[in-house]
Amino acid sequence: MKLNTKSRYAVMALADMSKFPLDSPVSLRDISLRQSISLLYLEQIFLKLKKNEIVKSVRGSNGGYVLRKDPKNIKLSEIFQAVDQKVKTVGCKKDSKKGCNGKSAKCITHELWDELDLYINNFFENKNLSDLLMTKERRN
Amino acid sequence: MKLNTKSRYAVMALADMSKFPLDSPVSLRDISLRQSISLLYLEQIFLKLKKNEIVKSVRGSNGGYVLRKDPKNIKLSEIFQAVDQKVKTVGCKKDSKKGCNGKSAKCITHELWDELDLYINNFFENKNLSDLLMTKERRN
DNA sequence: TATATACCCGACTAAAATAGTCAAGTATTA
DNA sequence: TAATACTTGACTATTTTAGTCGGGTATATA
Ligand code: FES
Ligand code: FES
Repeated sequence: MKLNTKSRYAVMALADMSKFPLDSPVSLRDISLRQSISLLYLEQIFLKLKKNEIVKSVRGSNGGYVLRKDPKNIKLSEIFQAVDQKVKTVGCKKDSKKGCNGKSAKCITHELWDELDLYINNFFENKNLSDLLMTKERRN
Repeated sequence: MKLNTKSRYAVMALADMSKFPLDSPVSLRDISLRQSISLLYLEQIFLKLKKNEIVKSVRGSNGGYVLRKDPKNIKLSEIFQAVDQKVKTVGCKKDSKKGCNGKSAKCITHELWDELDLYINNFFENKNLSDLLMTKERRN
């Protein structure tokens, strides 16, 4: 049950962006420095965030990325989906007739994992970027 | 966000056992056949379940494994712990002063993942083996 | 008591996933 | 025109996963 770094960094980077004026572009170089994330890796991540319309890019000098929505309207579930972090705790196909072990029927635990997936997705559905900032501010 | 097969099979196998009289030993061979799980792999898994006192073993002919408790008193969290499936979505140490990125402080998202871990653990704390059987029976 | 059954245990390995890096761009602004 | 910063696909080392293998030991029953 681990999160991959891609989704972790995606949330981290977007949370970082949220702390700055939302209309002026933030460069990946700055995020990289502030959050200690490889610039080259960030580029890869932001390409996906851009394709999924979470950010838009501003090229050229003084360019960077800009959030397309207010942080409180960006749910973590969107971010995860954008970077292909699926909450799918088992590999068996939803519609396939075959179960996880190659047998014909769904296995004895199938419903349990379905329920778990829903449960976890629910967490990400109910969290947005600004939630993140608030908990941080409360402490500082 | 995937579950490893070890924990998945562990739950599967124990659920299988729960369907039979709780005092007579169930052999891994039978579980292997019924649930289509490699026997050799099951042995590895049950060694851990035994060490963690979830099952006890009965050696020799007609031997097998026996649940040490009533299925409704075996929480999924115990099973997961036994097979080292930790719900620890990020790698940063709880007590360490260093954050996930090698910096000195906890990162901007640390609290979020802590909360997620608690949330998921809660699911496993509140599910036991007999819950699993019931949902299955309702359908058949 | 022989034999089959079934647990015991450490070591090993192929394959897949992860976490990046690299090279070679293009667009924009100062 | 120089510098900044996004764009894109391919490549790779490392780690993790999902098992297998070999050689045991204990017990029941024929
Ligand atoms: S059939 Fe879906 S988890 Fe086993
Ligand atoms: S410091 Fe713990 S997740 Fe980053």
